[in-house]
Amino acid sequence: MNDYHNKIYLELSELILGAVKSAYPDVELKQEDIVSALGPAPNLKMGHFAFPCFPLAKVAKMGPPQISAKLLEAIEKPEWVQEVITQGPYLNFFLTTQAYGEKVVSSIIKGDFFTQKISSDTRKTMIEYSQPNTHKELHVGHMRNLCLGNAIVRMSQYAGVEVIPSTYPGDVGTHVAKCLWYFKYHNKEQPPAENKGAWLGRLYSNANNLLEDQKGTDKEEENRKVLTAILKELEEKSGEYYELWKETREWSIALMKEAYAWADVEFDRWFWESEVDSPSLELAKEYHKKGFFKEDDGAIGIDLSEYKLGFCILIKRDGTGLYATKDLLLAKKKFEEFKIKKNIYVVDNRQAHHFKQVFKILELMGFEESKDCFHLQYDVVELPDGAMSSRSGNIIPLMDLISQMEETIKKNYLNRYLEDADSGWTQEEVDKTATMVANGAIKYGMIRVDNNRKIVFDMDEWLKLDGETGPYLQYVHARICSLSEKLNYNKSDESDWSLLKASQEVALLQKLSLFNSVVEGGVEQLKTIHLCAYLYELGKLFNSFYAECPIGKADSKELGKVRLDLAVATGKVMNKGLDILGIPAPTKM
RNA sequence: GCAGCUGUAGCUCAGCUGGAUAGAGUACUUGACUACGAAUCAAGUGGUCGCAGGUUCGACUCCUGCCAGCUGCGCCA
Repeated sequence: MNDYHNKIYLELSELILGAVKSAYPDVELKQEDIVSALGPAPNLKMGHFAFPCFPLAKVAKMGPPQISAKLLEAIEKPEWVQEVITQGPYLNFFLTTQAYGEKVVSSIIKGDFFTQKISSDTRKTMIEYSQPNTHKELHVGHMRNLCLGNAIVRMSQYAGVEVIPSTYPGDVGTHVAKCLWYFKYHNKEQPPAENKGAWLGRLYSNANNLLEDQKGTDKEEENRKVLTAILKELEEKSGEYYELWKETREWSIALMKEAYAWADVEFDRWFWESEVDSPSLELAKEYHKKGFFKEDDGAIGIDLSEYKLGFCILIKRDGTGLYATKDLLLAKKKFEEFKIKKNIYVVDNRQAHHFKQVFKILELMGFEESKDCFHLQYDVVELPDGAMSSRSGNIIPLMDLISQMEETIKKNYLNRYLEDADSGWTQEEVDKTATMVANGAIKYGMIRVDNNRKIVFDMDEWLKLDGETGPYLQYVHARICSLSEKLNYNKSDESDWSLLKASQEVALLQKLSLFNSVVEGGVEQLKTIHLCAYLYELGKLFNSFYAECPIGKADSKELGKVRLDLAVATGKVMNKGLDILGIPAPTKM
């Protein structure tokens, strides 16, 4: 408990614990419970932090307002607490700005604020995210998974969790055969010199449309035969189509790597579907021999109806495996290859049933790790006119969104710096900054809404960059960077924090103190929205402070100095917060 | 039919394990740049929290039943 990441909560809980012990000697209350009950008061007039007395009511056999009054009498107020009051059932604390300065701001500026251990559960965890298919095009729908997974990985790492990020691209299956079929028999274009992956993805879409058109005609039977032949060659790993697969697969992988570079993500392990395909079938056969599975209507699988999960097929009538078959082997591989204790899958919510089945089968197969497997689900991204589908081609390619956003940012904001010779901006800087801002806008947009809420993607809306957006946060960061540069900030040991008195200053101090607590909650719940909201509120408080409290032209030099400290600390928290959400923080924009 | 998710201001969304007067953004109406960066700030208008019951000192939050939308549910991935 002594190394708890929120020093203010830690010390307040000690105070309260002391008061409880003296007022109610018979009541047993743990310090951890006090810490988790503590929270910010609704507004700063009512208090900075509040302790609700409801949980004590039952054991103390008194009404919560009486309890808070009695605790107030018993509490020994130290110097760093300005005032303690009761508000009905709540015990509210006001802190001195001196206390915030010493316990929070200087710790942020020194940096040890960010090296606290935050998560209580730091066991080795694999987080699998991004499962794109080769031979299909990447679009904005894939970005939700990528941005969410990346943010969860970074947040967890910051919190002290040992994380192994992994990805699982689908490089085999009928979609590949369809794409190659079209490539061989119907495509008349030469593959472009660049962006072959996106071009290949469009072929897949064409293939689907053509196959759809030829359904019911005499071509249908012929097409099916060819597709089967292609799949067979791929399975046997030889022949013309296998060679074509090897070549075109690389084009798609190049596209994936481009997207990953853009998102600034790295994976410790790439699991390929082609790598688990045939071993997974062997695994299923092995367990079938043991009598673990049963045959039904020619297929082999397992009856999970006693768990209300239906029947899960693992070997089809034609002897091949399915998605679930592969996921069983993949999980086994993860457990054995990496000795992981927790296993998180970031996959959209349409797979919820699938993962319930897979986890249950793993449990029945005797893998204890199954209880620490978790499907982190999220709802999909749709277009205003319906679901995105790379099958039909109704998509917005990732690169289109990026380039449109960068253009808009340059046109509306950055290009004006080029016209002003005094600004010192170069074209190269403008381009680089536009990339960072567009990146921030897209990522923040993808992770600011709750996981299980659908996102309807409207390009025009996304191009508007007012209000609660990534660029708002980046702007705060950039503002602080230029402020500290212009005022020649250098950290000093002596600061008279008590000079900070304005409500905007107190609000900012209080908010800063809560950063690690917010991250803790996010990692526990595997959600990004709270940190997003926190950073936005922090930004708003800073901008308000900035507008109301002069720094360079403060009433006294001393006041200006502590205000600059406060600004710099805010910049550091913003920088770290953006970093663990995977959002770049430009120093000017 | 069964299961899961969603329903809060005109629109997009918060509201943490039930707790202090339902909050933001956007849109709309005002005001603030010869200024440490206006991608900003300050203020205002706007809500029977899908409906109906129940549990509780207290329900947007928990339970039950409806209504609406979305997504799954044996040989796709």
